[in-house]
Amino acid sequence: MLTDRQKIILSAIVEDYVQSAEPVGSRALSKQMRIPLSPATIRNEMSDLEQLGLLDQPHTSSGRVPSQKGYRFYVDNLLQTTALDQKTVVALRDVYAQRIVEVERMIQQTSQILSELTQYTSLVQVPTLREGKIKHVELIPIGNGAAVAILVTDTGHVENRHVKLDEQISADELVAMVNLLNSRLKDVPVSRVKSHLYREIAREMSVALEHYEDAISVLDELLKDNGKTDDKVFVGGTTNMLTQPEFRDVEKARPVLEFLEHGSQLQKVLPRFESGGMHVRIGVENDFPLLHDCTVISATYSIGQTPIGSIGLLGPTRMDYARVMRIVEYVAKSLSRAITEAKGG
Amino acid sequence: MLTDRQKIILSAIVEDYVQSAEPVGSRALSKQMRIPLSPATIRNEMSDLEQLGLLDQPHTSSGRVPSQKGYRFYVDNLLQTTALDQKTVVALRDVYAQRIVEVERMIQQTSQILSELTQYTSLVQVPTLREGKIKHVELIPIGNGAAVAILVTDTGHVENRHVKLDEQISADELVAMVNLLNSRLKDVPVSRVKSHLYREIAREMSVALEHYEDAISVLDELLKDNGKTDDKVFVGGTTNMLTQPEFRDVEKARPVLEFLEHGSQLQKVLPRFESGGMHVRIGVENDFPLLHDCTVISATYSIGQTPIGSIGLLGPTRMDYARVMRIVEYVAKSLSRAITEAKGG
DNA sequence: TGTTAGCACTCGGTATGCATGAGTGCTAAT
DNA sequence: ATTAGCACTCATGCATACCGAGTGCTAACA
Repeated sequence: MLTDRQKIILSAIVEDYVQSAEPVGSRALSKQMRIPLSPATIRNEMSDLEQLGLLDQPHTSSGRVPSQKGYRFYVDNLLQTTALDQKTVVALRDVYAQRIVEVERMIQQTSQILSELTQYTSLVQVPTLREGKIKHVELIPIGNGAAVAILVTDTGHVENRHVKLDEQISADELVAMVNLLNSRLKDVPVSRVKSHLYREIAREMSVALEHYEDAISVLDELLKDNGKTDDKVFVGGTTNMLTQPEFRDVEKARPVLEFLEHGSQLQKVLPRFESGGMHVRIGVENDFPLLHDCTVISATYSIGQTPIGSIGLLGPTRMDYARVMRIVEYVAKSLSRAITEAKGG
Repeated sequence: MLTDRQKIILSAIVEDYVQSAEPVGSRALSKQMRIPLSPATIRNEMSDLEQLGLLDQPHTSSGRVPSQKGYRFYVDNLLQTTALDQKTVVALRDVYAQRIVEVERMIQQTSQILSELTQYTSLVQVPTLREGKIKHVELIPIGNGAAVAILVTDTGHVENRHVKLDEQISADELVAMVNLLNSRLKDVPVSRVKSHLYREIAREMSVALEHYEDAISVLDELLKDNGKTDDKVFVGGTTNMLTQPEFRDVEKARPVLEFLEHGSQLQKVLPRFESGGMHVRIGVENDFPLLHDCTVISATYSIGQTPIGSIGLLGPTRMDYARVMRIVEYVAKSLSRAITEAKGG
């Protein structure tokens, strides 16, 4: 365990370094600090903190820098939450005041405001379809043997997919099929559609329709890879990354930006939302080696009491933890409230 | 007018510089060139070319670099189109072989393959809704006085919008309204919907429906800003920008990347597709001062004979014009063919 | 007259040496 | 336990010198 004085010093170093991005030395610290100590004393303490692995020294005779372990300790034990500045609160209130109905739009706005407020890169997971209940199914032929299949959930999500349509299927059969689908699928949670009802519907179809095989293949296509979309993640403010001194060098920044642009693995950057609550992943705590110099701060948002997604911020490990955690938490709460109001708990 | 020798020299300088990104000197040129000339002679010619404004000299006693005017001359007069390498042709054939039905998906793939092939940033305009004909209109209540309005065009585009629904509108009225809309709007080009049919439908509604005012407001909302989506541009390979030596410096790269990320003005980067054909905008020829060190090479693609959108590539003015123009042209042609086949001329 | 060899000159880039200053660790005094 | 003092380290900035790639110019040459 650390002495109180060590804690104060560690806090001071973290907070100073987060601001300046420069190694902090004993002299500067001794002036700035609430408990006045001579530089020499502070040096001794810093030396101890370094041996504990909480500080790093870029080179002999330079100031100290928090190690990842140091940040971890700071976050776990030293952090004191500051009040949100009024400007931030107002900005957020404005965003969620405008009663948006479309969830995607709300998510997108959230992503934008998060990165704007913090000047980091925001990650906002689009809520999965799984919990939505099917409200309507539609199948619209657009000629050339193609059709658009549309799926609407009670969360207002619209999923559309193009399917091939065998020419032999008549318009009547199509209508019958759509009716069947609607009557059987209405209010069924998307997650259950496939496993639970699939065979049942298929059987009914085989009875009711002549070209049921084609019909089934359509259904198949429609439901196939819903998994593809249900982990979509909105990214905002990727270029904010370039304002951070640690990414001043293009060769440092490029891999991370490429990773963000490619986006296929972004879901895995955020912790699974099922766990709920806030998460802070510092440096090597991230699964991707690419992000071993980055921190991800995330929180889950919910409809009512059930968590449905995560929002998060990505930045260098040298991050303004107090402020960002506060904001992420607050935004998650605001988003939850807005979604809950819009969609009902 | 330039002498033949000057042309050869200018060509050689452009082609060398495009590859190496280093100012090219007389010695290197004299070795590499097809017509063997001594460095001294070349120096004289280069001096002349500089006075003509076709070459720049970064500083006294460094090699020459093509000026923007030099690139322009090269593109207009000296460019000799090389055959596409087999790898490129194969890659493209593979992309368009897979008979994609969704236009958006096709566009997105095009954007990706373009940036992959060229290592520049690709811009692909999504074809406007305007030319599509309405195939189906649907209005699906999702509870809480909200509904999802869906619009399907014969190009397979699905537009969905959330609308508020006055509680007073009954289910029957809703059905009546949707039927009315469908019968009146079917096969009408989206561009005409608003101007031509709006009032007419409104009048019919006022007769047929009790709460026609609410109905109209719904219709209003649905059609409101279709303009919002019809100029969407897909961007691919933004991080490729960072591989270019001219953007090695973050402070150079950031403004451009921010511009690309923000994206609200991307439509204006590409020339209006109505003009058809290929366009090359070099440096200051671009409207945005931000892009005054960049070149945009673009071509239009069509359904049948009518152009419907543009594709383009963005890179530094030091660009491999021959290769890129060839690729853009070829991709535009391939995309046109694919879309035409999928949607019919 | 067009071409080329030769030469002086320019200038960016790299290496070197040196002074500066911020910062440390250690020791001895308080 | 704290701190003043001191020797030491190392990044940074600066002046200097040097090298090499490249030029412009002039004079010689075909």
